[in-house]
Amino acid sequence: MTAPPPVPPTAPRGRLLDAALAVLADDGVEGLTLRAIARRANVSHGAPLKHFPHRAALLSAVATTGFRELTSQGLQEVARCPADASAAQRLRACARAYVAYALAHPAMFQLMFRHDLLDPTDRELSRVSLSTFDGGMAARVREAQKEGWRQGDDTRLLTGALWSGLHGLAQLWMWGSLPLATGADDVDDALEALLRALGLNDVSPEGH
Amino acid sequence: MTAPPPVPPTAPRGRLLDAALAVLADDGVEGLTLRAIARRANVSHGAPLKHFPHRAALLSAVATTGFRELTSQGLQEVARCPADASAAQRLRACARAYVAYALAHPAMFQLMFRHDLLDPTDRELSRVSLSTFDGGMAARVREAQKEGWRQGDDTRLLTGALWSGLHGLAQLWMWGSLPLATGADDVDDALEALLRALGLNDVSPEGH
DNA sequence: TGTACATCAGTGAACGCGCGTTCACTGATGTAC
DNA sequence: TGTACATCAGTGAACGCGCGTTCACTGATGTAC
Repeated sequence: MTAPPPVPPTAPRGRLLDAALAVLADDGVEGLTLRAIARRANVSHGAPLKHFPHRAALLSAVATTGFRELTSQGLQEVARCPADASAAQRLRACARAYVAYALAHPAMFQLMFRHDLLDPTDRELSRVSLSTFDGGMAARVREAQKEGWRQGDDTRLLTGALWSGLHGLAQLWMWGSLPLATGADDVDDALEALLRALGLNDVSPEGH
Repeated sequence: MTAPPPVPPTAPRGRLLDAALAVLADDGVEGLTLRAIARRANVSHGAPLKHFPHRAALLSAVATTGFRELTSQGLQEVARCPADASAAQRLRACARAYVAYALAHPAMFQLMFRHDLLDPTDRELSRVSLSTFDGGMAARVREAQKEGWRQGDDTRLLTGALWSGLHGLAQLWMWGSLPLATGADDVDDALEALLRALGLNDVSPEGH
């Protein structure tokens, strides 16, 4: 019931977003200026403002892309689980995908949570970032709970706890704090420790 | 055995740091420019560079203060526990202090982890930030383990898992993502959910 | 007690930079009649 | 088929800004002899 996209995929707006993604990957959040994006897109430096009212709007569109990728990467990893995988195993796959995405796209991950750079009135960004939480993660938590993991706990709060752990893990790992502090040289070790601490490896594969 | 401070506490360096703390609290990380700090300290805008070789050095000194405050607030909260408190209760107090500090000093907390703004060669900053981890937190985790909490788990990895959870919780709460996603309107609810998920409320007060 | 020098803390002008944004304007394309 | 107008995408010059940093210089304080 939503309006179909009235513009072709190679519309200038899309080309600007592609350019922004390239700049972000190459030069990080600090390099993501309107002028750098315009240079990358081979247009004059004023051109981006014909398609986005201000810088924050463009960066918000980029961040929206990030949340979409993050969600879909989570869903893909879950779908890749064997058919007889337990709900806990699926949740673990989703959790791993979250961290993997952050480490694979560190600059994007930073941007996605740099609220000072984003447009707080961007409805689409709010919608998509929220759906990463309760579309991608909360549903899997609920399934794992049906299977016996922390049954009785409030699902949303439990999802928030897991999300916090994954988010902090990704951030601290990227910053080098965790490798330094824990002595771990592989992020999977740290992630396994987190999931184990949450009791997420103790659930037997066969249901309740 | 370390050299005693050779400068009085009201030395210009200290006055600049105080000014920086005030600017940070008022205007956030983005407002923390050398010129703003100089204005706050009532000196000319070039003066700070007489005491810090560059901006990153000054911001690193500010962040170092933050880590010191964070550690000492954690220790204080632990010390405030009743004498017969269990190790798990002490750890919970430490955890609560971590989150409380972040929420009480959001701009400082952001700065402390904005590695792009800090001086990576600042030894004191590295030292103090690391000691927040393994002085403040790991010791308490180890005690709780002796009492039965997740006995046998690697202490440093377990501490890292807890730290990740607290860090992510603080960040996501400050950004408004967690209240929105979980529906919680009090950060203590989210924190309790995290500690419970980590099994940190199930340890009986009387030892092993 | 006096002299010479060094260090400390700070001044204020200047440099050069990249930034977001504005503005008047240009062609090209689309649409109405 | 032709005409008039509107919209779209982009140009390029310009504005004004605050920034980090440099530089030559100034007093005041400290130290050596």
